[in-house]
Amino acid sequence: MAKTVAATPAGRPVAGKAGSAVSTKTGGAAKPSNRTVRAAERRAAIIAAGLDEFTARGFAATRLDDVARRAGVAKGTIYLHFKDKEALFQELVRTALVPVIGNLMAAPAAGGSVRDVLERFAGTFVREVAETKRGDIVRLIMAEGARFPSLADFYFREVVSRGLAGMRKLIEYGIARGEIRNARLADFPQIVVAPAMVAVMWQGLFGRHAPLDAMAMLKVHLDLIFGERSVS
Amino acid sequence: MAKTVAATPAGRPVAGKAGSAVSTKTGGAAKPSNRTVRAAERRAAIIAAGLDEFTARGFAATRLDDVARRAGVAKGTIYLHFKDKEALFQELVRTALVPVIGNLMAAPAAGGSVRDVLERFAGTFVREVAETKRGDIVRLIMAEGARFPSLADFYFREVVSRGLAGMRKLIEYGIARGEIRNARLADFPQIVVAPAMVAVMWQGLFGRHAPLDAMAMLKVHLDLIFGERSVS
Amino acid sequence: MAKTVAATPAGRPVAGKAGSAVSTKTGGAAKPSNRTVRAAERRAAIIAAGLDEFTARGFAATRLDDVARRAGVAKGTIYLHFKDKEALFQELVRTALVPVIGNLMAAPAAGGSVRDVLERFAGTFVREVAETKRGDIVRLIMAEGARFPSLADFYFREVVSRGLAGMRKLIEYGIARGEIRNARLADFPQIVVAPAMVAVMWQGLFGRHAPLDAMAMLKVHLDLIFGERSVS
Amino acid sequence: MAKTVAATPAGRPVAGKAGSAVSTKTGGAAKPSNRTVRAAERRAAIIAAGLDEFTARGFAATRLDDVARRAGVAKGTIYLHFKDKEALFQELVRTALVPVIGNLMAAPAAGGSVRDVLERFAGTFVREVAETKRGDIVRLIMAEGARFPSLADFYFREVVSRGLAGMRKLIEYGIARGEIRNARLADFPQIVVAPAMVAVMWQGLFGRHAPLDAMAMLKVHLDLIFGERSVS
DNA sequence: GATGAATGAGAATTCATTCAT
DNA sequence: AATGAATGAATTCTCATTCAT
Repeated sequence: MAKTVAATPAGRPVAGKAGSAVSTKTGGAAKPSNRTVRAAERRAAIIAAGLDEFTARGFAATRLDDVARRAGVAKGTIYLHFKDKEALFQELVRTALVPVIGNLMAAPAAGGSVRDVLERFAGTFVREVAETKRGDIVRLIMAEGARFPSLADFYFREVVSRGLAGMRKLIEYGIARGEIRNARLADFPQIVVAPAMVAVMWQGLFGRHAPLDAMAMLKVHLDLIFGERSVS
Repeated sequence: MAKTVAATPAGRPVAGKAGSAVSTKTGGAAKPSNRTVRAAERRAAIIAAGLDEFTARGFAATRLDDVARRAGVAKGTIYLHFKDKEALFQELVRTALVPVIGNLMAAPAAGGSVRDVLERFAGTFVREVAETKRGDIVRLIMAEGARFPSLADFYFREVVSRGLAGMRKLIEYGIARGEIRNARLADFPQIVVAPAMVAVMWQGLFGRHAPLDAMAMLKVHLDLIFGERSVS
Repeated sequence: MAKTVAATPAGRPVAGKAGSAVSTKTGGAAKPSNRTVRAAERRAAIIAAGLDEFTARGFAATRLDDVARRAGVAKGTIYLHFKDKEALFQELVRTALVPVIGNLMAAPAAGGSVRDVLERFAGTFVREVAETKRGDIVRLIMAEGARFPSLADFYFREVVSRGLAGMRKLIEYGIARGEIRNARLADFPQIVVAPAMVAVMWQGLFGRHAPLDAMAMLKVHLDLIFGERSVS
Repeated sequence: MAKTVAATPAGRPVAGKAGSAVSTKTGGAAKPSNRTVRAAERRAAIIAAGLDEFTARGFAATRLDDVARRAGVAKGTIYLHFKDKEALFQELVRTALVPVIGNLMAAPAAGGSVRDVLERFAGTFVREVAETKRGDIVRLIMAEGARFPSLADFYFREVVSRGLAGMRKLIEYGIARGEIRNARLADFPQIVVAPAMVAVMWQGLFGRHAPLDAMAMLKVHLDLIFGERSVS
């Protein structure tokens, strides 16, 4: 699974507290006070730290003490930003989901054949989700969703149902274009996504011992749907 | 204060399900003593109760107090049978996995076309796993596997790798018979299983609000693999 | 920390509960198992310790840690007997009130003139309440009653209204006998009790610096009600 | 006692700062600067808010956060005026006590018979103390006095001993005039005050469920002391 | 073997107090 | 002077584990 350490994924402030342009009373345009900025940074640091901890240990086993330490803030500070552990957890997952949603919506934009779209989509997914920390979020939802119905609902509403709806449209278009033969596939867009989901779970559970070439798998799966490509 | 009850309401059967008289160490042909039988029953009751609790709440959030109450034994009794909470959890999952493995191995036994085998397999899976408590076990492993590497390993070794190996053979046989066109499918037997896995997760997370006709989905998926059936 | 010590304040009978003849599996006569007895003792110790702490610091400022230490039990043990701090507090006060009620009911039993009855009552009150720990309970209720309506209600129901009803009867009897001239006194039995209450509060607040001869005061008050005695 | 007033002394915007140029320390007969006035207002607001909160919840359970909110100032501002929570509490009670003392001293001033003086006094007490927020202060001292010896001392010195001294003089005067027969009453002026104290406690504890006609009670009590009036 | 009372380390949460802005 | 975000000590409550009966 890797954990990826604590690290600062691309300029994340984490325990920042330090530098960030100090400018005390710059006149001019809208200026969130330094304090406001700091507070926002702290909040972000808490969320980032929480994400690491929650994905690593699950909700119940995560200690806010550890989250605070990792975020570089005092325990009490967490409660300045979040009502309690559960509120932190839920806001965290929702926040973390936004980029996933963004990605999902962006990918199909480009034109070309449906197969091309899906292949590009698979590539993006493998690169940006399955092999990164974002995959942890998906796994986290899988793991805790049953215990947090409101979270599962949110995930369903914002990610799953939208994603499947988009996928269905794509499938219908593929059927109309004659790319996809089996018309019933439109009833179960889950089928198209299933191997991707399995890839995510696989990386989390068995990746260490039995790495999986997710991209290759997804291509074979697309061959199943569209028929084999003449040139691989 | 009173505390509720605790007491053992007359041999509560609980989730009985386990093989009752297992006789732990009786040598020879001697029938198990009363004591031994009792002990085995208790152990089984604890395992059954634990399964319910762990699948409902996850490892960390499960209280041994609740497990004991549900099993109709005293809290201390659990420690007579299991070293600690984690040992209970791991043995539990392993025990619960055995019938799943059994089922998996049994299904393909029967002959016929590969498609028939897989269809029968899908039916069994939906009926016996996805829609029953056994699905909870799979979800439990998905949820806690990352926190219990040895469990994930066990699951991989006993279920996943064996299952996939069997599936691969089946695929190869299907390819040899000409039922399956795409030869590369044998490299990724996960693809065949993926929709079934997704179905299990779906039931656990969204089943309540958005039920999924798992069997129908699996059939469409088989159509993808084998080509559509003339008669639906 | 002040206050007395820990130890079992002189064979206090405390929270019965024990006796109740449960007999676990003993044939013959009822004999609470050692364990049951121990548990009851512990419960009693917690109540006694809690009483000391709560009267010394008030509800909010009392630490359960201190109660546990004083009772000679572990923190967790308190929660074996009481749901939470508030439950302990309320049960405690109720338990502590029982002997007060007992005393109140017992005193008037003896015959003689109403004045004699009241004088005896005053003596008992001063000796057994005002100058002992029982006075602390009354003060505790005065102090916390506003924050614990259910407690004030209980106190009103069990002590105040009963006590005043008894007092009223006594007054009416005194009026009938011609001992008491002012018939309206029966409308406000509180008047008879007021100096006793003041004495209790006085001891708690100013007793250290300005001791009050409560008995002498109560006698003067009785003179007011009954007319001065020829012989003091 | 819920939120009630909230005080918010109009000038909520706070930010003061504005009148920057206003000389800070103009010598001579200069009227208090804006700043000084503001500060005094703030201090008063904090005291008023604190009084509400402390009487409603007691010392330990009162949160300075709530006091600040109710006073319309920031939490830190409290520390500009008071060393800490306890200092606020003590100054608060002392401040609140002043009018009570004033009243007490003023009432007996008017002439007439001692009975008239006391009756007028009773009226004032019931109207101005027992039935108003001032009664809360008395109750607060009863409740917290044991935990704040210096407060109890202050209360004793400033209110109780003075009040009782005045009462004693009045009693002696009544004895000299022949209005009061029992000469020993002068030894225990507490007796005269006792029902008034009981009335205050009663309102706080049982007033809601069992209202007490305090004035009527006090009159009956005066009848006890002075003999019944021919005309009621 | 069974029991369940007792333990105490551990975790969440609160809130008086401080201090940079 | 005023603010309010940040702190962290203190407190309540939980629960895995032990052990005398």
